[in-house]
Amino acid sequence: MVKKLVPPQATIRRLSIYLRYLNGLDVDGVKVISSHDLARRLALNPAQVRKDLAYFGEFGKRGVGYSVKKLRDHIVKILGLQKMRKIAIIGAGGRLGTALALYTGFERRNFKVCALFDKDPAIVGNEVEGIGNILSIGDLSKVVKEKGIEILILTIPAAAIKEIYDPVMLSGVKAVLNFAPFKMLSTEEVDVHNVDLTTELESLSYRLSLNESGISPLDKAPATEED
Amino acid sequence: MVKKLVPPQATIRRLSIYLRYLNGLDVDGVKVISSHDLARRLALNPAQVRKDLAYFGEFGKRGVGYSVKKLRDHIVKILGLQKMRKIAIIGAGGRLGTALALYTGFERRNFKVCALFDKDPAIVGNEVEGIGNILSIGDLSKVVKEKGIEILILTIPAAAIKEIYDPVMLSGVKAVLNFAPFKMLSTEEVDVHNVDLTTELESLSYRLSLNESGISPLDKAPATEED
DNA sequence: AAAACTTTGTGATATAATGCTCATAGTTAA
DNA sequence: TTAACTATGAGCATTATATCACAAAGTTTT
Repeated sequence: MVKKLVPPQATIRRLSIYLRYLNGLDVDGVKVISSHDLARRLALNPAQVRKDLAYFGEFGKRGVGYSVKKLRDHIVKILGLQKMRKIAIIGAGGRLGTALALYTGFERRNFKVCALFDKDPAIVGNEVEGIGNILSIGDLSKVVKEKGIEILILTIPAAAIKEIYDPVMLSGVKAVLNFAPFKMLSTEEVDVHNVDLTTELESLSYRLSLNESGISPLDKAPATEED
Repeated sequence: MVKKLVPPQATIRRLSIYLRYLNGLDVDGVKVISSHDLARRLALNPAQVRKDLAYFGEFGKRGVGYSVKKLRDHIVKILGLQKMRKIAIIGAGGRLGTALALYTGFERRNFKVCALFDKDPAIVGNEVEGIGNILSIGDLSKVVKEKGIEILILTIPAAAIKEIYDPVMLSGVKAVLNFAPFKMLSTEEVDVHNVDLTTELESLSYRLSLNESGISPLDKAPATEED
């Protein structure tokens, strides 16, 4: 217990996956799970599961495994999910923005959509059930401060970036989840994470065309699943 | 020019990003770009850009850089985007499904939404403008074959997985883009890629709480910790 | 046409992530 | 209470990915 280096980003993402699976186990009344079972279910290596967890402490019991409830609570703490995170959506008038604004799954994980913004004056002022009126980008900075919003979700079209970029980066928000089709860079102040639907489809396309040319994209054994 | 190993998945994803940026450059009338400029714009290392491209051939000209048009065309070929890919959406009645069904950006990149499915009998038969009626999951396999659909996008709620899994995996489709909040595993026949919105938010949350505890997520300093 | 630049492509090197192995701690059964 | 199991945690090996650094190729300047 001396070193404990910075965990890889991949570890953090897996923790989130573990967490969801543990929640399911808890609902099903499962009390304890081993790294082996967890790994098998998620198509990972058991050693990797243990290593992921060991970055943050010793949560397991030798000869037994991990307590589902305890491990879940630890991961909640590690990911900072015990505290509710307020988010706002920019581009709330668009289809993706609307879908995310009305998605109920976030609250279950302790994220709350507190405000909606759009640059289109035609829809500013429209009420969205359960959240409030769509606000103008001009009020972004003010509202972020007033409401204590920590995360912005961007669902704007590519063309809108020019006028949105500065207001977003200067809004006082700490993190941005960007769905817009351009890469936004993180700065000292704002941690940007880009999710690009087109890129996801295009990687699939690459693998499809590999197959077409007769080369398997999966050079490793396929992930098998039973249960 | 002897070895040419399998390019990492990360390279493929970056190619997609390069492609979009190159399209923008072309529209702006830029003829040539160097790895250095490309890298700077996308916050990457120039050597990485060159290596990414070198996996697939020698596209650059020393002392000059890369021809924007030529490089773009090469990447289109590498990613298999010259051929139109037909996709279908399962869970078309949900908000995310609807948003994706009506999203016009896919066609611009040569993906076409050709069919919509939902398990809810109440909405099966409803017409969606520009695509057609919402179909029953029971017809999935038939329609996939008839229309030559290659990719399925899953936007179903977690609870629906039990009844959707087998029909999807046996539909004859080659790839799945799964937005549902559970991890689906790839098989020999079906290449699954999972995109998990909650995981994205939770990684951001982790980094927010790192900041709160005074440690920068960008630091490389070891984080010693006990419990 | 030679010298001074520029930029690619790649071998060598560094860093990071994953997987293997086993001593150790804990449990269960006799 | 001892022996046979089980599963963690951690050191080490391996693999994968990213970066450095430079020779080779091409361009521009003098």
